[in-house]
Amino acid sequence: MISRERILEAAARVYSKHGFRGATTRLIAAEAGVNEVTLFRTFGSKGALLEAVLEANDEGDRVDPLPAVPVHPENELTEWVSAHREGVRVLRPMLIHAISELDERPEVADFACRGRVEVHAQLEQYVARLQENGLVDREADTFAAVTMLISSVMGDAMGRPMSPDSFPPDDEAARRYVRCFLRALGAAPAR
Amino acid sequence: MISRERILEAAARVYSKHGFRGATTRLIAAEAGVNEVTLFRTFGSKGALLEAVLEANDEGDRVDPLPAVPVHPENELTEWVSAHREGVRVLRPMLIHAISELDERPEVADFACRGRVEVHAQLEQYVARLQENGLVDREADTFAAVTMLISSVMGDAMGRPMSPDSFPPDDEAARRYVRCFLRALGAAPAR
DNA sequence: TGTGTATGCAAGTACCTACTTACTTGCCGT
DNA sequence: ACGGCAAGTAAGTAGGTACTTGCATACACA
Repeated sequence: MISRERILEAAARVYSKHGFRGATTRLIAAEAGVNEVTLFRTFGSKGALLEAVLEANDEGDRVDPLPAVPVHPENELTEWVSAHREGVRVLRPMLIHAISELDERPEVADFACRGRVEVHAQLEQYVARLQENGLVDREADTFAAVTMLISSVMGDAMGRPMSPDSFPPDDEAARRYVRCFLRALGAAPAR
Repeated sequence: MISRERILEAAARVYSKHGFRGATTRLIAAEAGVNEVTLFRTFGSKGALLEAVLEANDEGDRVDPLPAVPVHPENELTEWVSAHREGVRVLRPMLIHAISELDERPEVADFACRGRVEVHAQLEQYVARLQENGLVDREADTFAAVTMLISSVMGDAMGRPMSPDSFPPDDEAARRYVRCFLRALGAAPAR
């Protein structure tokens, strides 16, 4: 039963490179070093295999949540943003193909969306806690700011490989996004 | 020679829906109401046709530039952001497929990147003008802020169809992004 | 009236696709 | 030594793909 794992990993690689249509069963079997027939015996069909792949990679974006009680927002957010950006970065090829195939394979919608809405919710709650502690300007548009920070994280992870000059240097980006974010919130500077 | 246009438009629609592999010459010919052979006689090959499609849609993102001398930044930026978001929105399906096929069809890289870098440059110059006029806080990280606003515009156009709840209402989004952006810059409120 | 030029139509080529069937091989526990 | 089971092998099915060829048709212009 070791074949199952090898096929799943190979299929993930091939799917990430070529998308569903391009990920032929022959390619996957060859990449796994396994006979093509084994693939069908194990998963039944190409569609079922790819569903299994997405499910196996679904939990790949888990990241330490933001602290329940904010102590040093800039540092806490910077670490959290870095981690999520890295998470999106490794899922990027699979995400891109999943999104581009949404029309033809609606069963991947979940995989494509869940990441964003979960992350958005986490950040929103954290900002609410900041707000309770009086660390956020009353006039600030927290929802829009949260949306912008999430879009920045996703946009960085997705767009940097294509046009690196549109982004701050890789090692500074997270902190600089967070600082802009906190300024937009009118957050008091760290103590 | 009217066929050429009809084929180009049909190919754009089919490619937007199904991507390169899914955009079969039969589908395109049928959508154009044209014989499949005409397609090959006119463009030579499927690859050449799709290149022509991307070239034809390359200039689709042109938008009125930001004013040379800023008068009312919030309004000017809001209008500009709205226009660009709309531009990305109509190109979205084609962009997504182009990006997902970058590995296999590197000739689309240009189409996939140009939009972002041009828009980024436009906004950067405008912010520089704001800065010259003393409308921006000296400590502000203008580059990161620009990156974030662009990411927000792209992220909105690309992500809203998938998870609408992660974004402000459609008719408010542009202005709210811009306000956060200006706050991040420490820009003086509009006169 | 004739002549090019764009298009349609029917058929065919060579190849790739997911998936199946029937049979063989090799290993593992008893 | 033997039975069971995962895996390999070879071959085939039915259909789709880009692309070609040969021929018929219709309209445009001279």
